[in-house]
Amino acid sequence: MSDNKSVPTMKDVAREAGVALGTVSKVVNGIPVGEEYRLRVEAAIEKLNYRVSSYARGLRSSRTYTVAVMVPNLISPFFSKLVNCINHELSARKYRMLFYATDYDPAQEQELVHLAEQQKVDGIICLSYNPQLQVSPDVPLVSIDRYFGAQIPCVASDNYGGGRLAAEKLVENGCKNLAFLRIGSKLTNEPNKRKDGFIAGCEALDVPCTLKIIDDGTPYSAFFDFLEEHFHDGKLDFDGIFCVTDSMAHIIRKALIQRMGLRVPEDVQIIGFDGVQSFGDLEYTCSTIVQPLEAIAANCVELVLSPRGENAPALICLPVSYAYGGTTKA
Amino acid sequence: MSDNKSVPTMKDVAREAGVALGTVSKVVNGIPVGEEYRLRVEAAIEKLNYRVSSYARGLRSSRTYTVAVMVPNLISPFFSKLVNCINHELSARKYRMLFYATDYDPAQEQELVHLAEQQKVDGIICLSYNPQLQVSPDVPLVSIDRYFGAQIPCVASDNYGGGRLAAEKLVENGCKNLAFLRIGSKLTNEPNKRKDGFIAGCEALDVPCTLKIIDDGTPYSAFFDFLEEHFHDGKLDFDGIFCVTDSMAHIIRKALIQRMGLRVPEDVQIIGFDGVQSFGDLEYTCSTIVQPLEAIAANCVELVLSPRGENAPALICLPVSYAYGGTTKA
DNA sequence: CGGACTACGTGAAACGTTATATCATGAACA
DNA sequence: TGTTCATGATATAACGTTTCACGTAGTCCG
Repeated sequence: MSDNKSVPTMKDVAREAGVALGTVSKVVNGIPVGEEYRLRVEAAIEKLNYRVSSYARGLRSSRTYTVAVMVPNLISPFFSKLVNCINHELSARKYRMLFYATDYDPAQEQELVHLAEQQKVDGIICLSYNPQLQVSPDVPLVSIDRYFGAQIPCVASDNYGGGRLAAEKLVENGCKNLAFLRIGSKLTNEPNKRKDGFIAGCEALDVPCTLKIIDDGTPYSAFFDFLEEHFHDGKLDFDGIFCVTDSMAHIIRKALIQRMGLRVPEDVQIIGFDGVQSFGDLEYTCSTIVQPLEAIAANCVELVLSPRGENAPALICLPVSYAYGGTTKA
Repeated sequence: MSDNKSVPTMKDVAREAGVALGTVSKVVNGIPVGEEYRLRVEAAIEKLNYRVSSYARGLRSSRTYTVAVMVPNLISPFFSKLVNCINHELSARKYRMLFYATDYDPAQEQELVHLAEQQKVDGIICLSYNPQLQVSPDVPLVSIDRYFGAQIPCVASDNYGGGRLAAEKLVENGCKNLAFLRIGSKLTNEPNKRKDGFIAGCEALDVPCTLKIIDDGTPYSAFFDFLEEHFHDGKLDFDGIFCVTDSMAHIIRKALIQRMGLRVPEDVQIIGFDGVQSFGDLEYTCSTIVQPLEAIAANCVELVLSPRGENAPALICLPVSYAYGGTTKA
């Protein structure tokens, strides 16, 4: 084989197969073509080891087989596992993934969305912290965890149901006095509903519930102060705590043990949210409400690649589940 | 502004600025051009909100401002943080990142490398588990943790020094009898040197050292069996264990505590490798030898983007450090 | 048997860049 | 003042696809 060191083009394939350029294009794109022609072209492609140039294709047509994925970072295990799932789903469909980290910066995120739009990606999957994201109607965009309105599909876990489930599990395990701890942006996004669900669960079960919600940027000591206010004579007012995040659950657990000498789960039970596992998915770091990452990823990809304006639901809400992780009695 | 709903092209900018197409191209690419012209073009770009089409550019020229990054997955925190750092470094240089997960599959990895090569990325950064990776000389490739020979630059931590440091730290903390545990592929890659460094450290300090090395795919119970063989009358033969990975350190720690009732670090001290932190970098999961992820990322990007055939060293070895994480006495 | 229709492969145009050859302008020198 | 150069903008030809109007051959039916 005379490897002429240059990457073969469609023209080379056409010459090799003795057919016209357009015919090769059709074969490559799965457009029906005469059996005999198809075989000749396929043989030539094989022989020359031809691969379609995504740049030429992207320039000429509107299909680039590329999807942009934007999350704040890959440090948080929730984000990185989510991106891992999305990547899996995309590559199964022969799509490429252009990755962007936004670092929670709304401006940069907006910039990246505009960039991706003008770069003609086939779609954008975005976990956004920008409340008023400007998007072009030309490029399909799917949002995770933030609902922008009917024109932008949003995929999220059943945060409300998850909050409720947390309350139910704590009460099932014998808790009589619950607390909810949350730190986060003031933005209203889907995860906020965890609180509402938790409150609803507490009310339905007739269990008292105290909330402590602090803004992003506030130091964690605000939580420790809160807990110490409710700590008298070696006893905490609460016997069950729902933390908005596994990461927070871990911090709170540590504080309760180290600062107040409490035992977890004997004295206080804790439930987190996300379903983050450590060490290559070997174990849960705390009892938690698990988000269905594979399902979220699959829905995002499905939505972003299917033509817009369909009868697609604007908000897809996926079921969560409870997982024992040692910080509850069961 | 008459937003004609179509993305503006260089031609539009040229018309708007009253200059020729080539002039716009020069301005965009920073090629010197008359002051007056440059200002007119820049104004037009601003006004039309023009962005260069990476597809057209990629088709025409050899620069695509895109780098492919390949690691096995984004589940392991070591990989995801590494990719996070690489992404940071790339976006600081206005490069885009095409991400591929190889799932430890040599065939898929080879396929992806070929794909990336033919897709004309400007470079490939690859953490490979394929011992005989075929690479084209046309596309710069930088390997992490695996040395393929002088023609492919390799970036890695100082694994040998890290192994040695682990031995020193354990002995410093009073250990008299050490063990080394490793699970991994039979492939020879840089991380293998952790063992050699550890052995060298033990010899230099005149401390006995036992090795237990099992192949990838072997169940962890092989380690538990090994440890129990060395467990007599409630005492373990070793008072210091070096695990090849933080993840393994965590598993071993748990086994020692739960299966043998030993205390860590009072009875046995453990050191891992990688410097993996949990919960958004809040804490180390064990005492560990920390790999300099930012430096690794910076070197990879630097190498992959700088023209080949330079007097670039074939193997870059970056200094590691020790971090206390609770499984040693200090 | 012939006209019209169908089916399908062909070849050229176009996508938005970059690179190169060309051309106009003005400066410098004899 | 005429010739030569240097400077730098302009125009144009690729890059490798997809798309579409076109042409050719085969089919069907009256």
